Amino acid sequence: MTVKLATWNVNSLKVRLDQLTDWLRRASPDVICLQETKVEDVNFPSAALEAAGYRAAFAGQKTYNGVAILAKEPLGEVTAGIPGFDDEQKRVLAATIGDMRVVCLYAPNGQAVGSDKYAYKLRWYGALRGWLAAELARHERLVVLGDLNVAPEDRDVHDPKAWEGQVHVSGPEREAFRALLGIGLKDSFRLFEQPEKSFSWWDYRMMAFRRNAGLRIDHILLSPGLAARCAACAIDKAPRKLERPSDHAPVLAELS
DNA sequence: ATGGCTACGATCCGTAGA
Repeated sequence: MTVKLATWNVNSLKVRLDQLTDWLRRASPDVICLQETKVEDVNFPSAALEAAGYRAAFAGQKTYNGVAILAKEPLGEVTAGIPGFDDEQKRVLAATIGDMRVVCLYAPNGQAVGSDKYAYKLRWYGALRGWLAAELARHERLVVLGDLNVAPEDRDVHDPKAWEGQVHVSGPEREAFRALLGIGLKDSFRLFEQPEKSFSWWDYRMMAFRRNAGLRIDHILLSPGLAARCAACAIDKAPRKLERPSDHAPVLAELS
């Protein structure tokens, strides 16, 4: 019995709802984490997603941020935010689905190295690491999915020289990402041979997608027990080719 | 060339994303 896990920054759930339900029908993930839903909870499209076969937990706000977890099975123990880390921004949502603990993340962008938003990004990562270490101790089967807004290595960057030291690839950001691996999480994408120049985000401008000028910043991290069961991980570029796409592509992992 | 797209909520531009 296989379990399919996915993450997709949809950049407005309202705009992408039809693309999402089409993709759910085609890819049929058991669990999918969404970021940048940009919708208040009162306006969350529960009925349309239920018609597509998915239950949902969500934590949203107007205009910015917003996360949701969709699953074919019931979601329990839903919690929003990082305990002890005061934050108005809706970036973190967790739920128990079957025997798995699922954490959906939308990491801060960071804007520019040295900015207030960059400092907030690193503070957020510090709190995240402490919380996830505790979650790992509590849950043998833990999966962390989301837009982490860090390209962990140079091979995750289309032009490492041009991006050197920039936000998303700077040393402190990469250390923050590596710290998540340091507590025992595995980057499912790197458990397998992958095509060269695999990315999950491409700028809307400058024909970046056509030039494959992208970054790999959307990730699926697995606890050791789940990593041992991981049979595949891939980025699905198909939705990025549609009219009016999200700038991110979905990432999909399969557990045996 | 410091722009270039896109979404949003405000108006007919500013903010933010990455």
